[in-house]
Parts: sequence; structure tokens; C-alpha cells
Amino acid sequence: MANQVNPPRGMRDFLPAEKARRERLLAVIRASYRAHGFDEIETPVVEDSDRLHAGLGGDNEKLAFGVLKRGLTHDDLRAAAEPLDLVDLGLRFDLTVPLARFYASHRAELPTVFRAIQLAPVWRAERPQKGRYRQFVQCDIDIIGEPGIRAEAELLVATLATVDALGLRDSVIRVNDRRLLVGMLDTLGFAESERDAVLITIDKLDKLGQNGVIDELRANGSTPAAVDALEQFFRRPMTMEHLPFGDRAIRKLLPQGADETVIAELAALGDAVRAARRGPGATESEQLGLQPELLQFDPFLVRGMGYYTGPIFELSHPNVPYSLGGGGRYDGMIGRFLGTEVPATGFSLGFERLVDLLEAEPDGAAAATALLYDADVPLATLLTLKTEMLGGTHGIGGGRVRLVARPKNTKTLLETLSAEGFTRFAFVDASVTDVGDLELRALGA
RNA sequence: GUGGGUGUAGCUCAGAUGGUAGAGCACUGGCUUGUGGUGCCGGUGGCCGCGGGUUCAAGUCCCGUCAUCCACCCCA
Repeated sequence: MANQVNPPRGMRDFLPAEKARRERLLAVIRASYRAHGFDEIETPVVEDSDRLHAGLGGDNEKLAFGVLKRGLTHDDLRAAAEPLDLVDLGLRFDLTVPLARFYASHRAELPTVFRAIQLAPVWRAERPQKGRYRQFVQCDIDIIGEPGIRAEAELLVATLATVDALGLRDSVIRVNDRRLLVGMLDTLGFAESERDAVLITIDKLDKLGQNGVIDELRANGSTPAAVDALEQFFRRPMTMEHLPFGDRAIRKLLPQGADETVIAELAALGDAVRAARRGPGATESEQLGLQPELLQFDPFLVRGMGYYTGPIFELSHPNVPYSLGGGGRYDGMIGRFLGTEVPATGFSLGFERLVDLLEAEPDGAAAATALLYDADVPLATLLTLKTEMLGGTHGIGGGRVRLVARPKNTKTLLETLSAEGFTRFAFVDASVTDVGDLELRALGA
């Protein structure tokens, strides 16, 4: 019934089974990232509003939840020129801006190259939809202090390993570089002033198609000659041969005159990641056909965040229309907070989207026993049984025991318990006095 | 921010053309059964999302509003 006890719009309560499942998946992600040499940190859920609205969050800034200043008066309200004047804090809309502040604040205590894990909720005041929530968990890894593709390679290998560990098949990471994107627009003849708008339209390529993108650019009044050039580029003759992520694949998909340095970087990145995925000892021919292409160069991958400066990534899966994660290099951001430029790059997994996509797996945890007791069994007996089964008074041996009053209809109860991960049960009537009297039965799924 | 669908018991849902509400499951009482969880009879539980309008009469029609889902926008 729709009433006033629902959680806030776009935010969710999690029942025990779902909460347990989320925690299991989170544990997999945490363990995988830690194994790759990253360290987990935590920052406050709110940041200074000024910092959130420093122009680094792109459109997300408009979606930030603000926190009103405490003790506002009517005079304050009247004196405010705009709503943000009444706000001094805001809920973070991503984990990258807080990380940049964190690094700027604690740089002296951190290693020269810092590898961070953040598994935490963020908030955006968007209209909720499938795969989109107003409060959602992001799983970020970032490498701060490493300027070269060494960092990107580590990020991608760790991310792919984590995706594997989660049991997600068929996902692909699309790769591009902000510098190639900008270079392409320049080559085609777009003015710098229209760059952002053009990129937003190009980003819709997978939805609108090539003709749709051209139409929208024309409708928006983009430089006609440049749009013509783009259309011609779309229509260029292309061989359909499949090329692995590397020098040839990148060149094939770019206009003439693209930045050679960037191409070389991306090609090296692809080679390194492929080598790591293949593992030691295996030859390329041995793995051909076994190892699907996990990286894919996409010259039209844009990513919304304005702060990206170099290689950018997006994790996609054929079963869902939205991305499962993304990231890229944001070399300028920390300098905004610290004064000194510090290179940084990161990758963020969309936890909610992974949870929604992954099949629910049974809880492989230790035995859990439910004792269904009759009303006439003394409380002391029940508590003693429970304590004994747990192997002592501390009861942290790994097993679980729950006391449940036996209802008239046990069928539903047993199904519920099974769904909660209980593996066995026993009836407890007044004749039971110690554990030896219990007749334990398996609780089938 | 824009557009569309939905909103009836704890849950899943019925309620053609307007006549003050039903089922299954869940919960619960009795008997039966006597413990992998039966059968029979009964019971609790509904401002039919909320507000307004039309009408003798609205769950049913109209308007508004809120919630939710979906599609845009944008994004994890």
C-alpha cells in the first residue's frame, strides 16, 4: 500500500537475503582489489558545497543534494541571490572529487604512488529508473602519482580480474582517449567553443546511430563543414576484419593525422593488458579463441565527466543498455585542490548495476540451524541448546542457530528459513533436554 | 526537467458498460493429523494512494497531487 513508510524516492531498503548477497559481492570486489595492491580508504559522505560545485563534476553537479546551513533566518533567505547561497555542504555525487581532496589533505602520509579502493554510496538527485538510483554504491580504484599508462594497465587488469571473480561473463571494456577525441574534432573542423556540445551528441552514437548523430548536430547548428566531414568519415570504406586492440585497430578507426604519441600509448596499454590476461607461458595462438577480446577501442567513447584528460574507459555488457562502470585519467583535478599537479587515473564499478545483473548465488556460508520449539519448552532449555550448539558461550565458531516458535503451518516457515540460508532444522518439544535429543534434518533448497 | 503505464487486504492480483469490495497465499482459532509440514470449518485484516469535482450513487468517470515503474535527458 502506498503510504508514508516508503524509503525516500530512488533509495532502497534491503531485506536480509538481499543485504547478505550484497555483502558477499562487496567482499569479492574488496578482496580482488586488495590482492592487486590497492588499499581501502573512507571519506565523509558530505563535502564542502563549493568543492562539489567547482566545475569538475560536469552535469552531476546539478544533481548534487545540498545541505542547508544550520540556523538560517528569514533574513538569510531574503538575502540569498541563489539557492546555493543557503547551502554549505553537499552529498558527494561521485568518489573521485572526495578522493582528490583526501589526497591533497593527506599526501604526506601516503606512498608516492597511491592505490586507493573506495566502496561507498554516492547520491544523485536523478529521476529513478531501471539501473538508476538516487543512492547507489560505487566501487572505485584509483592510482594517484603515476603519470604513464603503467597506471591504466594496472587499473584495467585489476578491474578485469574483479569482473571475472564476480562471475560476470561477456563484458567488454571500451577504451578511448580524451586527446584523440579532441584531436578528431579539430581535424574535422569543429570549433573549440562547440566541442562539449558536439561530444554530448557523439556520445549518443550507440542510441541514435550515425545518421541520428549527424541530424542532431545539424539541428544544433554545429559548423556545417565539420558535420559534413564527420558524415564522410562515418561513410568511409572499411574492411570488416577483426583486429585485436592495438596499433592497427586504433589507426583503422581514426581519421588521418591523429596524435602518434597517444596511439602508441594506447597500443602499449592494450599489449600489456593482453599479455597479463594471457598469463605466463601461454602463447598467443594457444589462447586465440579461448580468450575473448576484453578491450575494444572506441573512437566515439566520450564519458560525461569534464575532468578527464587522457585515456578513458567504460565497462559494458550485452545484456544491459547502460554501462556497468567507467573511468579515466584526470590529471588536472588534484592540482585544483593541492596547488601542485599530481597525475591520477581511476576506474569505478557500478555496484548496483552489477548486483542487478548477476545471478543470485546461494550463500556458501557455514551451517545454520533453526530450532522450531513448542510453546511448552522451557526458555532455559532453549538457550542452553543454542549455546551448546554454538560450541560455547562466545558463539562465534562460524555456525548460526536461531530459535523460532513453531507455527501451525511449518511449510512456509521452512521455505523462508531456507531462503535465508539456513541449512538444517530440528523440532524441539518438551521431551528434549539436551543436544543429544535433537533430530537434525537437512533443509533443502 | 520532459513523456507514458500503474497505484484495491501483509504479498500476488480479480473487480465490462458507475449501485458503498473479492480470490489465492500469509497470519490466526477449533477439530483432524501427529511432525518434510494433512484435511475440514471459522477468524483477524481494506480512508479501493491522497485531495477535489460530476452524480441520487464513484474502486469504477473528470481534474489535481503524491508514489512507483518505463522511456527520454544524463549517467554507475
